Amino acid sequence: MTRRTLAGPDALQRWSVVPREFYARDPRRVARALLGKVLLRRSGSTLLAGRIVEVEAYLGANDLAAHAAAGKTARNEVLFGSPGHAYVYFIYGSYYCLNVACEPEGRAGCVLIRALEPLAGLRAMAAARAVPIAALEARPLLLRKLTSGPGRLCEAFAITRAGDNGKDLTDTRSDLLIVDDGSPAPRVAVTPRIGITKSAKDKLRYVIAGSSLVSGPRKG
DNA sequence: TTATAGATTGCCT
DNA sequence: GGCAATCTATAAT
Repeated sequence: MTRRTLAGPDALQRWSVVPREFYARDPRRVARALLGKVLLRRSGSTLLAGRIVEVEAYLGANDLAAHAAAGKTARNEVLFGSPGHAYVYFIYGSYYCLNVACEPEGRAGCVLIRALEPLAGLRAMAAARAVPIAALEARPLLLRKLTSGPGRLCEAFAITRAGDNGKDLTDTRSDLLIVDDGSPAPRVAVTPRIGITKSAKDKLRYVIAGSSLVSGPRKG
């Protein structure tokens, strides 16, 4: 597999946290702008990092597929709070999904993080996902098994509702945050969202064009 | 390579 | 009680 430079604490200093104002607008614009940004997880001495390559926008009250459409509940209250906070929910009895709250406080749009390109901490991710390192080195395509899919990336980053729901992703002291590493804005493709039944034809899924690490069946 | 079903928990009606 | 913003294994082509 390709050798990747491990991002140490010094690399972290070159990165800037994505500020709260970034999230305080229409989820469709936030979704597009989040592509290419980097999700960071610090757990003890281990640093996990992944570039965001696939997201979906959920629009709040007017979007029947959004959790917020039915109004504020104990489950989704983070969506109605301050932008830039993590909304983590449990789905299908087994998996967690990570969202970022958007829109100004009081409005409930969000962006679902659907796939990452692993940048640092691959061994820890592989261990969390029960993927043997030896297999990864032999077949680089197995990288997709680490973080291609909302349930997968949460498992790789050890993200849970109990541990991470409501966390501020714009706080540099947080152990879960989103940063800009200065890489240029990628070319973006837009498609319908995945895994929903309501409003299924709306084109609100954004992917980095040509990335081999987006979720779903391979198309090339 | 694509298509199907099954697992399994918490939230909402 | 029903269903869900998923993933995996297994089967069929």
